[in-house]
Amino acid sequence: MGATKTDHFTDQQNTIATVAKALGHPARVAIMEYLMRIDSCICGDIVNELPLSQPTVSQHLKELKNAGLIKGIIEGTAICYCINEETLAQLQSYFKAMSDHLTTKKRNCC
Amino acid sequence: MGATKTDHFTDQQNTIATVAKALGHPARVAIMEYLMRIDSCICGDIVNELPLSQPTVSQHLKELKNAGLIKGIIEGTAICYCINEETLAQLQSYFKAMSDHLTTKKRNCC
DNA sequence: AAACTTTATCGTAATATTGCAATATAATAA
DNA sequence: TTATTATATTGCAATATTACGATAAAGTTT
Repeated sequence: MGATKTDHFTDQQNTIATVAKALGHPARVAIMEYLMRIDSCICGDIVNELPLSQPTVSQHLKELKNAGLIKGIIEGTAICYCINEETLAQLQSYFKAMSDHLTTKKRNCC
Repeated sequence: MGATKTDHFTDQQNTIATVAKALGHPARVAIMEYLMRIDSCICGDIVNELPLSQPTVSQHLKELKNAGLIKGIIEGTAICYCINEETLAQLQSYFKAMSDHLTTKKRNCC
């Protein structure tokens, strides 16, 4: 096998999994942090920030984009990347709901 | 290749990536949601909850455990699984910090 | 003890991911 | 037009993931 059985799960479960998966690589976490750190979107030097080759970085950017975590707008020769706040907010609220639920309800073991 | 270059990134970046990766599969998201829904840890029927075979579920549980997202305690014949609140709280605060930063700072494009 | 229950591990096949060199594409500059 | 610059795509090798049947391990029950 090797193919994920997405059709057996809910849309939300698949969405969360897709976004989480995109963040499941340190290079992509580093890209997100870099985009957050520079408070401008005029990028184009992401490759220099990472210890990876240009094709590899390009591929990681593509995955973040496919997951909806970043946006990319062509700006002359360069491409202007920035974080998609909506997706991040969605992820944040998902984990907040989970975290809140856990601290509220008192479980009887562990 | 195929091996992730974890040594080039910070510990935090690797940690977040590891936890996110563990949540990067709908079955594992479903497991987390199920553990959250039943407010008890007396589990043992996780396999019946998922459309996957017992060995596959066992493997997914192992990955969640390795990532520190769940805890498992032997309870007679069955095993009692429950969410590791600490890890989830950590993840939640990471995304909250990111989300907060984004809404505070106003970027000049996108 | 033997049978049963529950979960883990092994082995294996199918598929996905990671990484990069080489090359292509596209826009700008000379 | 011909460079130059910036990013994407292709192709490929190495490795990881996903899934499950078969089997093992460990406790419980009869």
